[in-house]
Amino acid sequence: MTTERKLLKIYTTLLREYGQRNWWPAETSFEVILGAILTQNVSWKNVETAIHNLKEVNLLDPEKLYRCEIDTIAPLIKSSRYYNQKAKKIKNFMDFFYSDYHGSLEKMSLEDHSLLRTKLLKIKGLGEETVDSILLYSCNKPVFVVDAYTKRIFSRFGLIEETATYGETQHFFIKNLPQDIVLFNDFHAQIVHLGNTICKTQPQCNQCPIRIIDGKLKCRYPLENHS
DNA sequence: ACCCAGGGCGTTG
DNA sequence: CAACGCCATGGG
Repeated sequence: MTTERKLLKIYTTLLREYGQRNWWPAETSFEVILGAILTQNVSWKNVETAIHNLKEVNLLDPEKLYRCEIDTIAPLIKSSRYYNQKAKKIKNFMDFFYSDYHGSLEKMSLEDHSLLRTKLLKIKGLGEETVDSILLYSCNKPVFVVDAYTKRIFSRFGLIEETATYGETQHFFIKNLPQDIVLFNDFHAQIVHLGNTICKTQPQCNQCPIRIIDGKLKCRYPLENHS
């Protein structure tokens, strides 16, 4: 069985088990960016509170957020942990967003995706996962997002090394999957859902619809076309 | 009281 | 390039 078939079988199983996750949880593409920064190393629940607070005072509007002081933002996003740093990160992004794209997500999304990735990575406070989340879920670019769950779960499946870097893990998925943006979108969402529910820290999860038995991949559902 | 959550950066060895 | 410390909330 090729690696590509294994990955698709895993994805098919997750899709059957949990249904389309239709990510990212946000009302606008701009909100996706804020969420991507705010969710760094914190549970999504904490981010929801922060986003809610920003919304209350109309700061989900890019123009207003851009003109806002860091000291105004920080207390509103307190629930997101590391709130002082994150307020700065948001500000750093907004400065870039306005200086390079006049605050237009449409313009930013027209940028060549590998160039945009390079530019976003230069913003202090935005690392690979945050940038790739923005590229995929806000700008609609075909990049595969890797997070702690991805490494944990897929190294447990024996498909990647435990010590695999972000880049190595990402390359593994890109190389072994059809370059389908909808697939990239939902696959990552499924992985997070799996990580959030039954595959937390246990070495073996009894409820998992995907198992490794004698080194072989056993899925609850067969491979099927997802188109 | 503990533990950990959808990271990233700066500093050291 | 590791392996750390730092940031510093909230829910289980």
